[in-house]
Amino acid sequence: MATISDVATRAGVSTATVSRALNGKETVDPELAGRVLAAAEELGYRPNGPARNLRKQETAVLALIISDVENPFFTAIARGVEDVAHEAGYSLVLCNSDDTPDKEREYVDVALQERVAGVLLSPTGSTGTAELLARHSTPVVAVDRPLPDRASDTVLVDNRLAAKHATLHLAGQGYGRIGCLTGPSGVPTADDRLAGYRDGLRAAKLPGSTSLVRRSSFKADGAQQAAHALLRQNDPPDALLVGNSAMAVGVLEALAALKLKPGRDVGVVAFDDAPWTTLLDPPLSVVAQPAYDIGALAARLVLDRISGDREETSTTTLSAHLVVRGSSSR
Amino acid sequence: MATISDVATRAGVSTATVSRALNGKETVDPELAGRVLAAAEELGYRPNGPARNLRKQETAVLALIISDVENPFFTAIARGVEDVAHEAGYSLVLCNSDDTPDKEREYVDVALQERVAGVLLSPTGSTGTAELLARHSTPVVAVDRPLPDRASDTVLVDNRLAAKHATLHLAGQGYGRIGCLTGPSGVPTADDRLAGYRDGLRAAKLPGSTSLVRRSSFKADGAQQAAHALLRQNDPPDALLVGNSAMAVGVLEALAALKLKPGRDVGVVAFDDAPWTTLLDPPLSVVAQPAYDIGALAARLVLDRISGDREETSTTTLSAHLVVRGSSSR
DNA sequence: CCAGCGCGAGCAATCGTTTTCTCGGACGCT
DNA sequence: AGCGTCCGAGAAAACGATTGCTCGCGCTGG
Repeated sequence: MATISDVATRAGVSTATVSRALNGKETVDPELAGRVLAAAEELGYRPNGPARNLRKQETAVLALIISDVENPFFTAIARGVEDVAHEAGYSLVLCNSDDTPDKEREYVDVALQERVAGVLLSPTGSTGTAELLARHSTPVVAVDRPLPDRASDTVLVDNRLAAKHATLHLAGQGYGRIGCLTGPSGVPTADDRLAGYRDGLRAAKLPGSTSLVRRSSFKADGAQQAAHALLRQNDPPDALLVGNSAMAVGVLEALAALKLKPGRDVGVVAFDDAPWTTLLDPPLSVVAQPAYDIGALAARLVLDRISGDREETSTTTLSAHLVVRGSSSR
Repeated sequence: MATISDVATRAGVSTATVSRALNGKETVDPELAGRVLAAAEELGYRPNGPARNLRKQETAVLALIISDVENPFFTAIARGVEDVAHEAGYSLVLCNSDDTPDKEREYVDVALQERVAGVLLSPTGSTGTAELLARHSTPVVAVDRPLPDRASDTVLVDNRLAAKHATLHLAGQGYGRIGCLTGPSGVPTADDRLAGYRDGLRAAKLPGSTSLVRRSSFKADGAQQAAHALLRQNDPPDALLVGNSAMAVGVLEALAALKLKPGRDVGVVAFDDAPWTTLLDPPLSVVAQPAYDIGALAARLVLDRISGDREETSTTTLSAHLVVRGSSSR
């Protein structure tokens, strides 16, 4: 593959001039620049990225470490990040941590090795990785969940408030025993949604009970089992606040299996809007999160920090909004 | 950030020895190796990726260029690729081409610049990019769609056959005017599905008609309009073969708006299985594609080619299978 | 007319690794 | 004991770009 000195030879100039010409520096004679451009074109020259990165001590690459791209919420974030990154001439490397600290740690390690310009991280909650990044002074933005020590820019959704609103809404619709199905303990989003749910119960003057709360993975099958158990117990809930859209699938399957109809028999509100929620009968009420915007904003933050524009760390909390549909009213 | 010579100094050896020790070469005294490891640990040393890549003239990075990660089919592919890549110690850079030749071209350019080890490409169909990659002899695997000149490894789904089966199935259920909603002309998957549909009509001895076929983008809203038009015309179809799951959402919305019930009034089969299809009433019949496997296989192919294990180009066609549910029987 | 200045281009250093080559020492064999 | 061999470690040369510094040339102003 052609190198810069091949181009230099062919254009009859030095490599320094080739470099300057191709990088659009003003200090090069237009005629020479023309020769250089032509030579580069003829040879199909592409500058060697690693060499350039080594010399410039910087790369135009961001790392995005999320739990799973197959989760539509994270997919939308990824898309938002990628759009902004690409716009700014950056590339994006994708990492699925599966919410395991080990994989997260591993990916942070390669990000560090490759000297990526910045990291967008949806942290598992393990403390080591944040410290690792700080030690190498790589810009980080926490996405969807805060870093344990809170020492970074952060883009969050107000899960707690949204969960409270959703719970109040269910209460307002006349559901008196509202249950909650959320994600694993320790995952901040899961805990926040649970806390918001409790806020809502309190505000609605409804009694809470641990028997109305279940945790499972943020997946369909775990949620299905949990919902099944919840609904078959004595004094079952008459409404459910569900942690995300994958879990909603499981919950709705459980309801169907028990011949319970959403809305009429059991009120349902789930986190995450999805295109298919309107197709159901009744359509599913949801808490819509601005996932794409989260990604886009996070990318902008990390780019700003890379260019050194900002100093103090910021925390931005975007709000989710409740979309009321048929599954939460009788 | 600590460099290899910092480690060398601290361990009291040369950089060559540090390099050998850290890369697990046999020819280094265990005692020295121990000192090196300790020094590296104490300094929090991470080898400089760009420098190493420059010297070794290779990177452990794959590029995945697809039309859109927000499309669940491609999301699953991405996940398959990432899992296999990560397993092999490779990173993945994600590129959304939006099916535009310009963006595709642009991403191929950065892939070339960064000297990625291999490219996984779901081609838009423009001829320039394949040639570009060939010229720089970067391994490529075409995913989901063939490259125009067919000169690369390719992993496909037998869309045509699957579409034929689906059409025959609808015919067998007694639908006599089967329509087809597929993607833009020129996109091979869209064209193949249309061809398979025609095969199916022929095999079922049903008359075809251009008035039964519509094309739209592979998105929900385009499909909704197309479906609406199709169903409001004279002699509307009594069944529809739909190009992917996003389009299915649009189609089902159109049906609902027209008060037509899937299955009973209009038979529906859509490409792409999705977790929510079973929640509908009636549940949606689909053609399930092994998306994750496509990605995983493609990644393995490109890794093999990188390591030089294989010579001749191969084309693998995976088969999709029809999942019959309520929306295609009355 | 000459000194000085500015501008444009080339020389060469540099980024941090890996790897080839070389060299010295130790060991074994005769 | 002397010579050859082998092994392990260091010196130094890459890899391919960017960039500070220098140098030559032409022009301008004193």
